[in-house]
Amino acid sequence: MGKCEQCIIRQFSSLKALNKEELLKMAECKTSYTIKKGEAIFEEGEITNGIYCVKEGVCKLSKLSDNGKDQIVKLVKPGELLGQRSMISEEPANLSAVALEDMEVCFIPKSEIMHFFSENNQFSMNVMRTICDDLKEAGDHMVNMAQKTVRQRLVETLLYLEDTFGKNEDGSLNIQLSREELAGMIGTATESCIRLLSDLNKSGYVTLTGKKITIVDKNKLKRFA
Amino acid sequence: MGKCEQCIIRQFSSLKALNKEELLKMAECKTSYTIKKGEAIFEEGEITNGIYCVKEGVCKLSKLSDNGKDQIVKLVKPGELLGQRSMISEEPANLSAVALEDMEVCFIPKSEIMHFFSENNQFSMNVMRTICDDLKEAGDHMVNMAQKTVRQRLVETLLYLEDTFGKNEDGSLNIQLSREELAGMIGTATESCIRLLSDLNKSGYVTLTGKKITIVDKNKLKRFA
DNA sequence: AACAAAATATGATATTTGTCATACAAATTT
DNA sequence: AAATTTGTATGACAAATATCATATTTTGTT
Repeated sequence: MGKCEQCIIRQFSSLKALNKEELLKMAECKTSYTIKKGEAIFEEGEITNGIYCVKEGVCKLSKLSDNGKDQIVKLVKPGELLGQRSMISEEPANLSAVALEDMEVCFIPKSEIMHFFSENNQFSMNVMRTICDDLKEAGDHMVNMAQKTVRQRLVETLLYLEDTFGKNEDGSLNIQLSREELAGMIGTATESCIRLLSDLNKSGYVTLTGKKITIVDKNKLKRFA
Repeated sequence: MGKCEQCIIRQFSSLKALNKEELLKMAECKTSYTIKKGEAIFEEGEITNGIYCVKEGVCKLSKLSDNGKDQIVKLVKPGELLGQRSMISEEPANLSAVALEDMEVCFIPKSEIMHFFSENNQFSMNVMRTICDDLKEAGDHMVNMAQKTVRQRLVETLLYLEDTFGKNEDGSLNIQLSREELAGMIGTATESCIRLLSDLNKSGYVTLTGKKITIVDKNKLKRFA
């Protein structure tokens, strides 16, 4: 069993407020999981009864819409917590969490977290602040979905992906998303996403090599959006 | 100065967790405001330094998009708190709050709320749960914006408005929204909104009398969406 | 009551986006 | 290596939506 005390990633999440004693207690009741790319950590409607701390790898949080398409609501990276929302609301998960890369996550049972809530005020405030940040993001995202064109959303998403997940040595986006997933992020049909990418390629804003996407000139692309 | 102890509306918000002593303290430092229809409680970018408790009247939370249109993110009704998000994140308001009806609100300074956070765990949990509910709503809303047609969103919004704010004796929607505001809720051009309403009218789903909108058959409309 | 201003309505048209069909490429399996 | 499946790309077309112009109605003001 890994020691939470020595886990670096913890420092980047709300869990950084926990003291030595609390970390020891957490190490005892946590469960570590390895998730392969494509596997789900939890699915929409599932009761999770705890939260996951992402130690390694990125996952998508998505929701299946009535029209059969999977809308990606958020990407979650190492250091972030998963499933806080439904745990606090005492509801089944509203979103599915599926690994985009091989992942390592730790599950911490609800009872433990609730105990921290009542004993450690700083921890509560950290969690609250994280959820507030998510809420702001969600609001902004919503406005973009409602008011911007698919092209604008595509461009902004590409810039976001480079900023957030960085690029490979060849300059291409580090994070591996299929065209379908990219379409699911920007809220459009897969074909439309492919077509617009193709346009951006022809206009010299991006380069497409296989499924790799490279932003040629970030600032030029930013101005375009 | 009104007594918070005797305020009924408080019972419907997170504030219901406060004890007698806390309520007396709050009554001393709160400020009551009357807001006329159309006036702002706060605007995007403003620093609020506290939260508002809505005692009477409904307001819209909206954000100005780059294209110059105002997207309505949420409607807030009596019993709800306003400005919690930015207060907790310690950021300027991300959204503007503008009264759709004459309102009565009470302002509670940040220092007071932060004190409740540290002393009253039930209150903290209530606030956290409210924000979590908002986050779920925002996610669902986002998926709808991204995946549903304008027509579907209009129909669902009309049903939501009737369910949430009720109807007048004549059966029309109680809440008074201009066509522009309704368009701002569903995320479309005002003309498109008017046109689709007109279609719904011609097809017998709704009746339009001046700016009043009446849903003829709720279930029929629901099936249509 | 008369006027001005704002909101609602509708037509014409352009643009955006989705859908279906099909081709091509890449990855995976046999 | 061949075959199958899956993902990417593109064309043709239809549908949805935005935009601009212009009535018409309603509301507020003098």
